[in-house]
Amino acid sequence: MNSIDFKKMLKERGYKLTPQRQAVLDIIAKHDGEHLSPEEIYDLVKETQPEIGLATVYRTLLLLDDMGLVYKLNLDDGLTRYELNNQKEDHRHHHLICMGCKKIFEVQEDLLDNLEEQILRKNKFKVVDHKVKFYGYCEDCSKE
Amino acid sequence: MNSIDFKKMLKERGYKLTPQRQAVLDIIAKHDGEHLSPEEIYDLVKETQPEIGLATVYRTLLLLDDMGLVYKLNLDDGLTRYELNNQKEDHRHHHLICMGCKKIFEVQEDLLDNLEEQILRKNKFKVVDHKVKFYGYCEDCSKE
DNA sequence: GTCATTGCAAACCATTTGCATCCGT
DNA sequence: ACGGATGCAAATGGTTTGCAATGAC
Repeated sequence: MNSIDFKKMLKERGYKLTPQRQAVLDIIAKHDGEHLSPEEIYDLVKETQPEIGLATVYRTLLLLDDMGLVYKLNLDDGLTRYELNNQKEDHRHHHLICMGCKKIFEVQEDLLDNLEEQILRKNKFKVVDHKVKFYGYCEDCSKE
Repeated sequence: MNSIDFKKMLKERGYKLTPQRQAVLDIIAKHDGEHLSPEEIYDLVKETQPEIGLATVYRTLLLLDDMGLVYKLNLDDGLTRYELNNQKEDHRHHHLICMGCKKIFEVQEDLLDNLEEQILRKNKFKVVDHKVKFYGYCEDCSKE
């Protein structure tokens, strides 16, 4: 996402492009594949924008989530975490949480289409998104 | 779950059966199908145990979750919610969150077995549980 | 009697909010 | 210049914790 598109998207919604908003988005984009907490994002943004406030980070994350640029995660560690909402993926990827070492893995497959069709047929409920977490044991932790 | 079994399960883990613990479990069992918050459970338990403290409710919920008697939910309303972990179901049911009216619906189907097998094969990750939420629009809200 | 459990109040901590100032447009 | 955005500090609110008293076994 370059600044031009971002600015346009913001403008459509009546928002302004500020250095703080750009910086937060940049950091999340730069750390694609990671799951950053607001505090971590704050610390990273401060490296280039030392004067930014934590509240602004929170407000920006809310905005980015609303705009669908960012995806909010709850990985059961007591913090909210965010990752870039990568438009290139056909479907959302899922997270595997290892109950042994607590590491997070990702699965690119998203085979919930059948299930979502069934839900539409049987429950007359039109699914537009889902959040899925799998709990279990990774290869290393399975061996013990 | 009757008191005898509950007491036995607690004993196995070195815990004692107290009236507070029994009361919390009873309330959750009595409200099977609902999604109660700690505060709501506290209020309901207080009807029969007026002296109970909220901290005890929290501690008991942690315990019941550990023991697998209760299932912790996050339905995106800012509160943690709990429901009875019904042993009678073959699989866990899933929740549908209507983005229109915010109502919660349930699907009994749990067709994630294929997916979990694939995850085991491709990622060598042994799934033992999952949490799934579907977001969309219920029948009424789809009409608009 | 012993040791886990409880109730209370205080502490915690992530997140939100009020408000004066600042700044993008 | 206008109105949205920011930074700061204070407030919020769910959850956890310390501790003395209580109660299950």
